[in-house]
Amino acid sequence: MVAKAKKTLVIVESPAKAKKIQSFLGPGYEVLASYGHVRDLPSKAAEIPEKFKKEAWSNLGVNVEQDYEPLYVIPKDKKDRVKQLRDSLKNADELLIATDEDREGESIGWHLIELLKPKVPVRRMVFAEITKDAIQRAINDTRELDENLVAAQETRRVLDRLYGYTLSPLLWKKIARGLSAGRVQSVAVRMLVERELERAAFRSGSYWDLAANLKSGESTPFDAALQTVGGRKIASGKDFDETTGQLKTDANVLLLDEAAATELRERIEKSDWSVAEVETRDQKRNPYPPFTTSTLQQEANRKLSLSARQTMQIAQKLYEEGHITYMRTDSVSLSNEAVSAIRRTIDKRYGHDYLSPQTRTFSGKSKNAQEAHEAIRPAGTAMQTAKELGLSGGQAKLYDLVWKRSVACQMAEARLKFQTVTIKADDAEFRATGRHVEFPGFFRAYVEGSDDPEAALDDTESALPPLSQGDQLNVEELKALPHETKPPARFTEASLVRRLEAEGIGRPSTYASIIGTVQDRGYVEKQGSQLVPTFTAVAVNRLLQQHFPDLVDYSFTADMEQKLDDISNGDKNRLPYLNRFYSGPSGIDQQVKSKEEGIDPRTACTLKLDNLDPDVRIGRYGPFFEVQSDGERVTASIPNHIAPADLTEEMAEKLIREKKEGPKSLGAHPEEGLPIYIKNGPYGPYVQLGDITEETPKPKRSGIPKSINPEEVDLETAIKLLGLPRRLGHHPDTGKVVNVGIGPYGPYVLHDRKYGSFDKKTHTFEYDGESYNIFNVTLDAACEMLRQSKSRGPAKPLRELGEHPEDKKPVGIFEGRYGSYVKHGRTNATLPKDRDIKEVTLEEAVTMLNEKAAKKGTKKKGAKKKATKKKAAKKKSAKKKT
DNA sequence: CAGTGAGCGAGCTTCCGCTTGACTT
Repeated sequence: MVAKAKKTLVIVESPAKAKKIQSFLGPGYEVLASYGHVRDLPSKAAEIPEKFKKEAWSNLGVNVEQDYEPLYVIPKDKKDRVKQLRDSLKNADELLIATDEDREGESIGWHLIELLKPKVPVRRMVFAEITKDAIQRAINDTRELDENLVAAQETRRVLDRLYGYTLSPLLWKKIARGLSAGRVQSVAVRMLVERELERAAFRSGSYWDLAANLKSGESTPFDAALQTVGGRKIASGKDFDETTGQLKTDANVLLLDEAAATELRERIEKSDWSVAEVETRDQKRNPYPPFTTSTLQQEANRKLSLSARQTMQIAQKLYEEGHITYMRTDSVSLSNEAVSAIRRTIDKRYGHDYLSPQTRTFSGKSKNAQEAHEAIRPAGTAMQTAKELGLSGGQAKLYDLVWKRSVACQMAEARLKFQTVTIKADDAEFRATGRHVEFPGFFRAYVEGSDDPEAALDDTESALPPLSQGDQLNVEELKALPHETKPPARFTEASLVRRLEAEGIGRPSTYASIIGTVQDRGYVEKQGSQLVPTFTAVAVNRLLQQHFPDLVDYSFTADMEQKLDDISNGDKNRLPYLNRFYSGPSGIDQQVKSKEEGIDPRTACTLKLDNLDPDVRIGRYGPFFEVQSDGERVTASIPNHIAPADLTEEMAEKLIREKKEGPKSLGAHPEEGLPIYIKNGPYGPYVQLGDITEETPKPKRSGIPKSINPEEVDLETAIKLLGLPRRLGHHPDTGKVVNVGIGPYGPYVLHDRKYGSFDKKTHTFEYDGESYNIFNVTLDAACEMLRQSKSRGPAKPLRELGEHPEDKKPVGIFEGRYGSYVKHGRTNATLPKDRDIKEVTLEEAVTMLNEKAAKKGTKKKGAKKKATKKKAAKKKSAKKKT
C-alpha cells in the first residue's frame, strides 16, 4: 500500500475565493474557507460554558478580574466548519493561513492555529489580488503571524463587548427592556436624533424674489434671478436663522415680502434691460475613484433605490458568480492588470480622446481604511458589459453601475464652461448662470448622484445664448416668487453611510447591518427613503449624552483606532488602555454603577420637545402624551409612525381632547340599534359595534384598511365594514362560497382556501374597465382576482409520493425558493440539487424526513425556534406598518 | 385581532466584525 499523498492545506475566509485559488494551485493543495471568524466571545447566556457560569464576569465573556482574558467559544453554526478543517489538516503536511491581510483577518488566522493546533509547519501568506502569479508569489513569500495585530483585534473586540454589555443593561433598567448601546450604533443614533431635533427646533422663514425670463434678439430665452436692488443684496435662504425663522441679525440684506416684490416687479418691468457684464470661466472635473463598499451602497441607494442590505445581497451574488471583485472593501486601488484592461476598453468603446492621458491612481481618504482588497470592479480583464454577460434584473443594474464607475475612473477629465451674466434693469441687478459641457470626458460613462434630489447633476447642460456687454434684452416674463426656508433633510441610508464612513465609524462588512440594528431596536423607522428616529431613540440618546458624553463622541472610534495602531505597532500594551476604559474611578464599570442611582427612570422616559408643549413619555406600548387636565391625569397614545419633529401642537391637542372625551359614536346601527365607535387599537384604527359588557366581552369589530382615512369613516362606511366578511356568492366553477373581507394583511377575497388580493396600496382591483373595492366588488370580479392570484392556496406538489407509513398523511415533492424539497406535514427536507425528482422513492423521502426531524429535535430546537418566531412576529408588524 | 403607561418577579435581553447558509406564504 502506498501512503496517501499529503497536501498543503490553505485556509481563506470566503468559499468563492477558495474555489478560485484552488483552480490556480492544482491537486497538491487543498483550499478551504473558514467562513469568517471561527471563535468569538459567547453572545448569550446559553453559550457560556457551564464551568464559568458562576463567575461574576461570565456574562461579559471577558475576565475583567484577570487581564481582560477573553472567553472564546465556537459558535454553534461554526462547529461543523471547524471539524471539517480539522479533518483536512490530518491529511496535510503543511498549513498555509491565507486569511485577509487586515486586523480581523490576522486574528482569524491566529484563532485557526489556536483551534487546530497543527503539528505540521504553519506559514502565513498574504496577497492583494487573486491572479495565478500573485498567488504563486504569495506562496513563495510567506511571513510569520503578526501577534501585535492580533492583540489589536482582541482589544477592539473586548472593548466593544465591554461598551455594549455594560451600557445596554442600564438602558433596560431606565428606559425599556431589550434596548442596546454600542460604540457604532449609539453614534449612528446620535446623528439621526440630532438632525431630528434640529428639525423640531426649525422655524421656517419666508422671502420673495423676482425671476425673469429674458431674450436677446432672436436667441433662445434664458432665466435670470434678482440679486440686488439699489446696490443692496436681497435676502435668500442662507440669511435666515434656522431656530427663529427670522433674518439673522448680522445679515445686511433687503428682505422682500409679497407687496415689495410685486411693487418692484411693476416698477422695473418696463424699464431698460441690458447686459452689464459677461464672465466666463473654465472648470475641469476629474472622475471619481472606483467603488468601495460605502460608495457602492450610496450610489445604489441614490440611483437604484436599493437599501444597503439589498445592494450587498446582489453584490454577493455577482461576486460568487465571478462577475465582480470582492464587495466588502475600503480600498480604492486597482490592480495593474485591471487598469490596463479598463484602458483598453475605453480605447475600444469610447475612442482614444476619452482615455485619460496618464494612468490615474487613487488613494483612499477614508479614516481607518485597512485596504485588504481591491476596489470593487468587474472581475478579470474581459470587461464585459452586463448585457454581454447575460445578466438581468437587479444584478444587471448593479453590475452596470460597477462597470461604468470602473471605466470612468480611467477616462479623460470633463471640461465645463460656466457663464455668469449680470443684467441691469433700473436700479435692480439680475444674474443668469449657464453651464456648458465643452468636452464630456468621463461623463460619457458615469456621473455621480446627489443626496439632494433637486440638485443638478454634474453633466447637466444649461448653456446661455451668446451675450455681450450692452446687449438690450426683452422681458418675456417677470414673476414675483415666494420662498420658504426648509429644515435640514433627514438622513437616508446613503447619507448615513457616507457620514459614518467619513467619521471612520463601522466597517464595510457592517454598514448594512448597522442600519438593520438601529431599526430592530426600535430606534429608527424607515419612511420611504428617510431614516426617522423614534422617541425611544431621542430618550436613549439624551441619557447617553448626559451621562456618557465621551462614549458617544463622534471621535471616540477614531481615538480608539489610534490606540489600536499603537498596539499593532508594538508601541503600546493593550492592558493600560482597557484598564482605563473599564476599571478605576473613570472607567465605565464604576461610572455606570455610580450614575445608576441618580437616573430616575421616569425622568429618563419623559421628553420635552421644542415643537410641543405637552410632555411625551416612552411607555411599554410606545410614546404617549401625559398632561394634567382639570386635576386629572390624561394620557393619549401617539399614533405610530409620526416622527418626533412632525408632531404639531394641534395634533397633540386633538389627541388629548379625543382621549378625554372617549371614543365618539358615529350613530346607531340601523338593525342592531347599537352605537358604532371608532377606536384605536394596537393594530391601528378599527370600528366597534356596541359597548363592552358582561354579555358581549368581545363586540363585533372590524379594522379600517390603510386605504381609508379613519377621519373620513362615516356611519355608512362603518356599517359596511362591520358587515365583513361578506358572502359574494358561489364560484361558478366549484359551487363553493366566495367571501370578501379584511385580514391582517389587508382586504382579500377568499374561495376554497385560496386568497385573491386587491392592489396593495389603493385596495382596489381593476377589471373590465371598472375599479372595484371591498364594498362594491362583484362575484365576477372576485373570480378574476382569484384567477390572477399568486397565492397557491393549498400547496400543489410537483409529485405525490404516497402516504407516510406512520400517520398516512401525504408525502410530496414541492418546488421552493431553494430548489425542490420533500414535505410531510410541517417537516421539509431539501433534495440535493442534482437529484432527479422522478427517481425519488417514498422510502427515501421518509428517511430524509426522519433525519431532518431528528436534527431539528436535538440540535436547533430551543434557540432557533424562538428566533424564527421572533422574526416572524417582526415581519408581521413591519408589514402592517407599511 | 383590538387596554394600557404595572405585574408575582424566573431568566433573559445586549456589543462589533468576519463570513455564508437556511429560511420553503
